[in-house]
Amino acid sequence: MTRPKNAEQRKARIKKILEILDLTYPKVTCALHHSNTFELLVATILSAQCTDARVNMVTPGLFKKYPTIADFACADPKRLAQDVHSTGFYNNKAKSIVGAAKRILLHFGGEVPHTMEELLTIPGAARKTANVVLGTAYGIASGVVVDTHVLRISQRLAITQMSTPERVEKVLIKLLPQDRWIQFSHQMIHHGRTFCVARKPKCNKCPMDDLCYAKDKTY
DNA sequence: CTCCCGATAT
DNA sequence: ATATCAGGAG
Repeated sequence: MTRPKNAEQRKARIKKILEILDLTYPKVTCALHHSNTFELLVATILSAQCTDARVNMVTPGLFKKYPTIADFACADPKRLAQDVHSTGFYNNKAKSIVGAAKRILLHFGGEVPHTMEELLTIPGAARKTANVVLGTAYGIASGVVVDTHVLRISQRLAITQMSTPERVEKVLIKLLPQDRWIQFSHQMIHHGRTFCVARKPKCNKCPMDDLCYAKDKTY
């Protein structure tokens, strides 16, 4: 498998990748359990450097204990930290969640904002989290979610060799039609959790093995 | 750049 | 023992 050299080859490659993703994962969506937009924001903040499976073990009890945004805003960060302890980075995450709840109540009328610019002012939310919330909750394609999975798979598939999430997102935004940004993100993340895992990728079962530059390589 | 950090697979 | 997990802030 040779690396794509020009824009034309990249686009042709992306087209095939999209076809396979749609055939393999026709109906994937956000795997983080939530029943409203604020819960999605909390779950996404908790998902930093943590598996979605672990987040989904914590959130049911958490949302029962803190049913409203006001409950999170009034929470004692120390106590909240204990409630989210198993997701790691618990002090930072608890502080972010309390700060996010306060800011949404005070500055956004109790509603999670609908724009990237506004979401970026919320503690614990940067581009990745904002893209998840806007795309999943509001159906707004503000960008492509570039997490550790999307970054890794983009490199393995030789979509780009860029090493930072920001640069990879710029490349993907240029290559993908906007109406596919959200679905592509969820499909890639699902693929990264199931086949194209970091350590021992299941290349022999991968639906995109013919397109992969990194097939049977471990790096 | 460093720090935050527990749970899990290898 | 070590790498990795739906990152973000200082």
